[in-house]
Amino acid sequence: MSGLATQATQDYLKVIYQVCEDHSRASTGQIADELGVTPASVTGMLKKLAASEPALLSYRKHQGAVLTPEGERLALQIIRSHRLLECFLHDTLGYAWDEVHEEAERLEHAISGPLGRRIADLLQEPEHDPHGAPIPTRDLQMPADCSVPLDELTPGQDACVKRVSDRDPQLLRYLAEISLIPGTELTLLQPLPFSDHVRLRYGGDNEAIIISARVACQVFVIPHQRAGEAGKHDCLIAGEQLT
Amino acid sequence: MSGLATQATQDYLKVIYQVCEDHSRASTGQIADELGVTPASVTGMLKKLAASEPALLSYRKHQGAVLTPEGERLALQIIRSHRLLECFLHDTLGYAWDEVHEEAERLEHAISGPLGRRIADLLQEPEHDPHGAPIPTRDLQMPADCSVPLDELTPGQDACVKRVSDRDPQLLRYLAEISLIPGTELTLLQPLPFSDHVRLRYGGDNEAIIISARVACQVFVIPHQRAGEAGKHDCLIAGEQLT
DNA sequence: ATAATTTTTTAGGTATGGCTAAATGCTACT
DNA sequence: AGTAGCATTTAGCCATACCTAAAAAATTAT
Repeated sequence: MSGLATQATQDYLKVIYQVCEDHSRASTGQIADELGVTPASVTGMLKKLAASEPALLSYRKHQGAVLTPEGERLALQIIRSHRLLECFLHDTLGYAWDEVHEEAERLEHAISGPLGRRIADLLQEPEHDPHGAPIPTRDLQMPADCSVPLDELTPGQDACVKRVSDRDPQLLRYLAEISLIPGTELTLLQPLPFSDHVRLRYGGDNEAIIISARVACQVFVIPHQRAGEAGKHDCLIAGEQLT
Repeated sequence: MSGLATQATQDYLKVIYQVCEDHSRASTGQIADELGVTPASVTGMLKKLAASEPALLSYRKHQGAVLTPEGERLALQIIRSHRLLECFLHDTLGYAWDEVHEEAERLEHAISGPLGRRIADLLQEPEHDPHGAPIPTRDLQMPADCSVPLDELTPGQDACVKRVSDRDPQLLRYLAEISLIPGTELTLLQPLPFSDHVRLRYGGDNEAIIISARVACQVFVIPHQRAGEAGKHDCLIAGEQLT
């Protein structure tokens, strides 16, 4: 009742989990986009996953899907496998951080529970993948992530890069080049007038760096609390759910 | 024209290659047994693989299949991946030699060419998997294997264990227990009368050890040439083919 | 409120790769 | 040479998971 699940099922659960982290329900269209299939295919699959025993998600017509606790458990297993594999490929096999995602995407469906555990042991239970995304714990709790997109920071505010999106290898190479990587301390400068670009200062040299909004919204930071200011973004517990 | 191939296709090519190592053609029934599917399914699949472009095997009704050079290339890729993974799981992740086969069986379909190469680099291009089976080289040549089943040795003959079958974890645990592992030097003693068991002497102590024929035929050894005796088993080049 | 637009669902099809049952072809024996 | 027994193939079917095109529902704009 818990070991199996086709690769397609695993892929659906994974993206539904991730979509639900932002919007509380995952719509047919969003899932279709993420998986690169047509919305019609998604409708069919959602029905199947909702009707399976035990149900992996709950689905109501025209209102998308939410995972059941069982579905979420499976989703977290895949996500843990994926992120552990990314760490492993990066740390042990010397993969660049823009190469790990694609490879892990295929391997995540093939590794067994014991193999996942051995990898985690070897790496001493890492907490983040190479892009800074939190790794669900051994007992499948998703650590809280209180980061916000860089472009939502208030000008003048200091922050620390927590994680970056791992989807686009080109973006990752660019970010590595400009050293905008997890752990980087930065300050958001005043915006350019008539521009959707963002100005930052960070690193050893005192240069201001300008990045496009398309990039900025893929970089997630933890704002530093400023004295006397109520936290605009209090650390909300994300991805928690009662089981 | 060479990257893809479904998992089922890969499984078929792999077992056809292995069956053809012994018998020059692989029969429908043998393939079905190895894959755990019905002969009817095999017939259907062989037709498909023979009709594909490029053809991966040649198939004639009632006469089974042989791989084409292209099919053999793919088979050797999978076998190389499988055996590299076994080494990796064993050497780097501390798997026992009876655990590696099953895990590698799933992973072999998921790893990319580059990942295979990185693993081979990390392990410094190993020549044998943990059970002693030869690993196809980087350019997909299968190294010659001139070993013979232990039970085909002439009584009194000395030999060195080359490899053991990796199929049965229980057998592997047993062999590890009695230290009948690749590299072991041994002498075949006179057979027991009225018995299909085999008597051996090896290891530090001078004890004779008795193993059943069922075990003996799964252990492959390289006989030592005895002075004045023409080699009964000359080293034949196995698995070679012009491309 | 109604119309236009977008999203989602339904209906009907395709390709893979399995299965069973029945028919056919091979092989070995008398 | 005929036939029994085994291996193989054919025929017809099932499940998964995808697709397209058309219908229906929801959302947005007028």
